[in-house]
Amino acid sequence: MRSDFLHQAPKTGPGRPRNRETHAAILAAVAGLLAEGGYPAVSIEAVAARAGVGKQTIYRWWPGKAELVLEHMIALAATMPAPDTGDMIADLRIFLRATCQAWIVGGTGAVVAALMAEAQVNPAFAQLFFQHLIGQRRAALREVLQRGRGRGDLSAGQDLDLLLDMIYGPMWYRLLLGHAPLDDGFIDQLLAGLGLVRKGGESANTPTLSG
Amino acid sequence: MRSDFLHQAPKTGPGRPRNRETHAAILAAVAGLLAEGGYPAVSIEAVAARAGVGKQTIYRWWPGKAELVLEHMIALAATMPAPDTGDMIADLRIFLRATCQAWIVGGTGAVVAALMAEAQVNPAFAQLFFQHLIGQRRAALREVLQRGRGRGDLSAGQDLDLLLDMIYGPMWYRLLLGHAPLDDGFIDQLLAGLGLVRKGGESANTPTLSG
Amino acid sequence: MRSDFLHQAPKTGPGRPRNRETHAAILAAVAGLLAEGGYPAVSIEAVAARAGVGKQTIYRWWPGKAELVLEHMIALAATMPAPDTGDMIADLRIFLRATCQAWIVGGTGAVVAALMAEAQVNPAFAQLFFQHLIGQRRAALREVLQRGRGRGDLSAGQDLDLLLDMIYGPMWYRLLLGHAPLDDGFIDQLLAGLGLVRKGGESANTPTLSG
Amino acid sequence: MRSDFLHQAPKTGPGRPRNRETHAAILAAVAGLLAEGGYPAVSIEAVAARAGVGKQTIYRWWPGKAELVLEHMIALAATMPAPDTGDMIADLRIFLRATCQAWIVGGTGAVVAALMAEAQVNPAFAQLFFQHLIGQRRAALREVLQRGRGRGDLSAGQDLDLLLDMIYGPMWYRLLLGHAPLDDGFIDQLLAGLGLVRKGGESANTPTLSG
DNA sequence: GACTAACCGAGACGGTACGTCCCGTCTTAAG
DNA sequence: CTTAAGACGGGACGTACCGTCTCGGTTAGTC
Repeated sequence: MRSDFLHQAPKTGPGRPRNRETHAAILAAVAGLLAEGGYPAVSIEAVAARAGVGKQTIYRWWPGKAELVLEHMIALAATMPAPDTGDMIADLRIFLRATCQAWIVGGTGAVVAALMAEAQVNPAFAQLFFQHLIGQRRAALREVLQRGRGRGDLSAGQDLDLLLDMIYGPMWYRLLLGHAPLDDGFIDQLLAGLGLVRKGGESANTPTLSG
Repeated sequence: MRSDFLHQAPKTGPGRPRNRETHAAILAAVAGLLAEGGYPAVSIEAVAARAGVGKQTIYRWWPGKAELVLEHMIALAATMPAPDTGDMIADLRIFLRATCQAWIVGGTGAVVAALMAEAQVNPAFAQLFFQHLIGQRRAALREVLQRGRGRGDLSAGQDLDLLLDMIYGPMWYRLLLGHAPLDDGFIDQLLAGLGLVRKGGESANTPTLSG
Repeated sequence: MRSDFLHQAPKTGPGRPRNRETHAAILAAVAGLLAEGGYPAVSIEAVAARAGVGKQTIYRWWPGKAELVLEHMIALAATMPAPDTGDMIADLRIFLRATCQAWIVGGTGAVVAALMAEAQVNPAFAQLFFQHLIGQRRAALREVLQRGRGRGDLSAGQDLDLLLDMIYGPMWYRLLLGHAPLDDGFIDQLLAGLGLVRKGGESANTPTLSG
Repeated sequence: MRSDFLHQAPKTGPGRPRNRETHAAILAAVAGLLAEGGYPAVSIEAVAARAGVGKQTIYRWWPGKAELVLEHMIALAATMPAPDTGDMIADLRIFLRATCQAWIVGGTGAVVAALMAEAQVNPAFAQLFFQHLIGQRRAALREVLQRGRGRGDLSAGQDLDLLLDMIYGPMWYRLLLGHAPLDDGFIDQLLAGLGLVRKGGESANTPTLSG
């Protein structure tokens, strides 16, 4: 019944049907609070007050504030386009640069980091977070890689899941630590370090044993 | 005055000197609470009660519960040995496997993840966390790499900071997500993916462009 | 339309007629909840859930939970017989002992006390409570007294309303305080204290000025 | 530790001592809310807000709002003087008239009625209510009667507890029902009905068997 | 040896948010 | 048009911790 972003059947039986406007008002309040004070500014009480809604109405549909924010982030993530230029390397550049842009410029980085934190402590939420947000991003990136493999841009034996970890891993690491930039140069260095460079190109930074 | 793990001068003037046993009791209480209920079980009130200590005594020395836990983790991390076998690849394997062991088997993974979360939201703490815990681990790993570079196991032009990100990144990513194991095989795959294999070895999973 | 125990006209117009079984189910639910947890256990939501009825159905016929409980108590009170032995003192004894029995043994005392409380705060309910429950009991007792006066057991000038207060007052007082028993002996003492003893009897406890 | 009106020792051990002003502010807030909206206007949240106090501070010292109001009423009741004119009948008149005055004119009647209600439902509170408020009033009235008995105004065999019930009972009954006035005339009728009239006086309303 | 300063336990305090209960109103589909 | 179901805005509950603030009572150094 709960967790609206699971697209559960919109109810069919008797009883007053769910008010879609209320639902929208709640998510709008979440968006506003995130914009103003980030994740820590989001509290069920603040959302209820800002949305002009009873707290119970929120608890009826979401288990807690993490899921509330998650639904908002899922909606945002769904707007990110998946590039398909015919060139895997180019697609990767576009895709990953857009991700970093959203994190740093769009300000979503701090929010997903906070959700990641919540997931460490709340197993039920971790399930939803990984499945619906992380999983969605991984699937999108995997599609780019898979398309590349189909065109022969990637060796057939390549373990895609490992590769996903080796791409997203350093990106998340920099997001969380903030010790180094998440800019276009970083993406290029990252891809180069993984050997993902255009045919015939040079990858000076590729780590190799000497000689 | 604050943040005991910064090794501030132990004070000389008049007045009752600091009680070292009290300090130890507080950290012991933190350890106990972490063991029983993880990071969320740690609260200043719970620590004070368990240590038989006034809350003010805690606030006198630490800004909050995150720093309290951080000091405990720093003490743990300090016990991890830095291998030096003369073979960089072997050293890396030993070092990284030990790290994963501590996270997964030792149960510290969830705690550092929670600290990482706290750092997202608390800039003052982030400073300490990155400098004293993350920084210490990065320095240790960098030393292994640097030693390798000195012996010619690594090309001179290699950007060590980038390499650190590309090693620690995927490890942290798996720690936080828990979607795939952090075992010995993963470490080998990771190093292979970065081209960090013994001279003459095969790295079947290295991503390369076809042909 | 409201307050079913007011015997309002049972409706004649078009539309689905009122369901008598629903009405009974609601009162049965009230009775069950009273038995299990007393007055505080009765809530509109609990009654609706237990009766398998919509809350609106309850609100359509009763203004609130107090009236709901009141109707239940009225039904109970209606079963109490009015004695008529030909001897006023005997009638009083029978009547008042039965009242105390219902309160203490029957467990209705706590409920009427709670209704009395509700009446202090809710004037609309007070009106109904006094008229239909208190009033009914007063009328029954007054009839006993009046019959006695008709037979000459009571002086013609006696103020019956005052007498009612002086009989019911101490009884309610003991019910509410619970500091002393509401047993047969108390009834005898009470009547004796009011001079209501059989002709020629002794009333040792009658308070009189000395001499 | 709790229930301040029990005059518990004001704490001796270590720790910040209780703030008397806070205590006074809370009771003042209770008084204000009672004056403005009666017992139903008193809620822990409202008291805390009006007194500028945390809710926990209230719960630290009182179990709930009933005890809070009780303490206020005890303070009020303590101000009622006990008459001692040398004439028991006169004393009774003064005492009981003052009681009714406080109830009706002073507006305390509704409050004590509400407390009586709470006591029906909350045994722990009932204990306190009966002991500290009801008990105090009964003791005061008993003293008047006892003094009278000492002077011979009352027969030695009179059961004082019964007499207290027969005086307070009708008064409370009228307070709670509100069906008849609680005025000076009522007090006179009541005392007359109990045979408590001045030597040589007439008590027309004394119920007696005819003849 | 008295003074002084800081430490320490205990715990009161104002405050924020939690998650729950129930209120009385409303809005639907089914009968 | 009634009914069961149940969503909704709202108010209050009692709890958990937060970080600050007194207290009384140590426990050193310095004068």
